Amino acid sequence: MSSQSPTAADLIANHGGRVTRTRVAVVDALDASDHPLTHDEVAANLSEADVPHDRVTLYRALDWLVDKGIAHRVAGSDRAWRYGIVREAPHQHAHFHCSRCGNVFCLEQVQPAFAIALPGGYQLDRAELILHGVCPSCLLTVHAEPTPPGPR
Amino acid sequence: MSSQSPTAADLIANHGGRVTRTRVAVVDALDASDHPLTHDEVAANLSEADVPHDRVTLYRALDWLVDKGIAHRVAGSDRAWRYGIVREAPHQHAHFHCSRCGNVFCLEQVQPAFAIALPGGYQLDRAELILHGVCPSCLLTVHAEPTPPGPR
DNA sequence: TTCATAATGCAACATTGTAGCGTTAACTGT
DNA sequence: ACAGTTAACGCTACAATGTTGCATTATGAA
Ligand SMILES: [Mn+2]
Ligand SMILES: [Mn+2]
Ligand SMILES: [Zn+2]
Ligand SMILES: [Zn+2]
Repeated sequence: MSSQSPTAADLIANHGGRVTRTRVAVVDALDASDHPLTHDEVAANLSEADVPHDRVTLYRALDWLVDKGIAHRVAGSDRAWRYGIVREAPHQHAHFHCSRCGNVFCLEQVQPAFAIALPGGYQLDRAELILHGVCPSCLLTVHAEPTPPGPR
Repeated sequence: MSSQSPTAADLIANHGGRVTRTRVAVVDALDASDHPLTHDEVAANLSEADVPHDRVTLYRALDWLVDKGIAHRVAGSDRAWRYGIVREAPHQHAHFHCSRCGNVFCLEQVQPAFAIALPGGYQLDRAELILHGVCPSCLLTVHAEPTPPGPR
């Protein structure tokens, strides 16, 4: 779907995977979204595009994409993972959780690259920074509607 | 159980709640632990102390404690909440997730108080900093046992 | 002691995700 | 173009974590 960036099929094939209906549709769905989607949101997306799919297959497709580094996974505060296309080499940035619409946004500008003074004895692998608040689009409607689209 | 700090019963009563068997036992369990516990771990703790309890009541007791600010809740990467006693006024510090034993530790020394440059349009309420790695006690046994106690 | 109701205990249900396993279809090699 | 291999699918069952409804209990107050 993207112009000069590799197609979904190429992305999948280049990682040694078989190009299947569900995988292609998932990559396209994640790529078209400006924020990471839950399994359920991806499923709804596929249904809307009339792509037949199975719940479990969808879980496995998402897992595979994450495993290959094509997508990344962010924990939501509603204990549902969000999946997003990896747009920068090493996916390392903060995430913003909107408490109003429940959406998660990648803040590629905000990198948790500060020196962390660990108490000692701890071996640090990775830092995860999650910002909670209200997203721009919710701020615009915060005075109008009481509970816009999303869950929670 | 603590000496000069308020007893569990007092803590509960002072927040306008009824002092019940389960609530007292939960507060004691959380207070005795050096790290936040899952619902399941608290349940095991109560069982060990021969405190009869119900699964749902336990969930409700934990929710109530969080609501009153007596306990705080940390999201685990295994999508099970961890509950810990609030030991400092406003609970605001980083948490360490051990990828080996699965335990979560409160790092009261590490406060995410850096100025975050948000992309604009976002309204920040709260920053959550989660550090992933191996905890001190796991580091000691990392060469001996393959998979010590905890889950995941 | 009595009373109002907060809190409990139980059963049923919801959500998110996994495991097993027979079947299908995507690629490979000819 | 065809056949064979096997990755991936699709289905059913199951697991883990948490929630909802409602009748019953027992806490704290009068
Ligand atoms: Mn991201
Ligand atoms: Mn903490
Ligand atoms: Zn929002
Ligand atoms: Zn550990």
